[in-house]
Amino acid sequence: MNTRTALLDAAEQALRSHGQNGFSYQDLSKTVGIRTASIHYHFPSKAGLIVALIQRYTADVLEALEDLGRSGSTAGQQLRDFVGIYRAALNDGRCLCLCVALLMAPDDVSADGLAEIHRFRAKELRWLERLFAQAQADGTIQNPQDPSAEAAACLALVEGAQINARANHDTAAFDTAVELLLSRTRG
Amino acid sequence: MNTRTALLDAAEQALRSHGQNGFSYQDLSKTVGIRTASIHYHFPSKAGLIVALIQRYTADVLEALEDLGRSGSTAGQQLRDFVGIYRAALNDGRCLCLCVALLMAPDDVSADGLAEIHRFRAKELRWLERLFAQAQADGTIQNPQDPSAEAAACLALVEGAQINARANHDTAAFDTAVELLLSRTRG
DNA sequence: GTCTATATATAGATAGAC
DNA sequence: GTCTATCTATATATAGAC
Repeated sequence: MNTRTALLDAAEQALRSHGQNGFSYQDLSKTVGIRTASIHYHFPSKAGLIVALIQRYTADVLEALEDLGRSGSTAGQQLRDFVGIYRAALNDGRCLCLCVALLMAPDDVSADGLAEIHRFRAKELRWLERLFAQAQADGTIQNPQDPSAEAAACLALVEGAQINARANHDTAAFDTAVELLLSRTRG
Repeated sequence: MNTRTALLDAAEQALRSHGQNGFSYQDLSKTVGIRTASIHYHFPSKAGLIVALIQRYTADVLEALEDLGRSGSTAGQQLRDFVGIYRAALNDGRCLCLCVALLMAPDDVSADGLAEIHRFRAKELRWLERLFAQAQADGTIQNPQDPSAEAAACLALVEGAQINARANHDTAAFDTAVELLLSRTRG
């Protein structure tokens, strides 16, 4: 196992659980098994580590969404899959989406990091808009409204649902919050 | 002006902007104009300060909701007012609801503080359930579903909308996210 | 690449003078 | 109630040996 990858994995888990200011090189040191000075060899600054983390995470999520878009599934099925991605990210109510976790303290994120996050969220919104436009055509989401309003509401809902779930360390709170949205899907 | 109140005000603003770990007694010292040792006279520990903050904040919000409930307004109007409270709390896209800001790092909140937050959120959900039950009777919210599912979705949505707004330091992002919900209100 | 040792900054908190 | 002075812990980060 690559040390750099192990560090990124440990940092991602810690950041999504405790926020950017909620973990230190000391914590990573214990998890990965090397001294803090050695971590600085791989990632000279914590800000740089976090930018690397954002790049890896957003690339993975965007690839998953592109795969979904190419799957040929109905809009309703893609919406269920999209919600499922955010549900799985919860990790039994302990974690948030990396970008949401970072946006809890936006002033502590480097300018580079923030720019990456904004690019990611803009792409995510465009993906959702395309989804709700498809829904107007295939009819697999009940009572479809303006795609851009639907997309913004959908993203805010799943992010709020994550916060609710982690507040109780309970995935069920997530399910309750998205129940209404999912009940609109047909086929 | 009471020093204790000035400290609470400064701490609330700082916490809602930067999170629990994003402000220090040093910061409060600069804002209020007394030394950090003097702050410890009013609030011996930071954890105690935060519990006091939660108590003041949740009491204020719950009182506002009770006033709304007694106002005799339609369910649609009360929902618009409810969303308006979360919108006003944004403070031009710089702040979150205190409890949401704290739930970003739940492990750093004292057991007392967490208990207060959970009590508050449970009451808020009950208030919303009552609202959506009223909507089924007075018909001022379109297409009403199960009140408890509506309540959970509504709370998650406004909280997610706050995060979206602060990500861009822009209240418009909040408005976009809640547009669909508000468009369901009639009269 | 990883280590020990260390530098530097800042955090929350306490003692005791005024 | 507020101050100066200080304690202790922890943070990010660097220098230089191995």
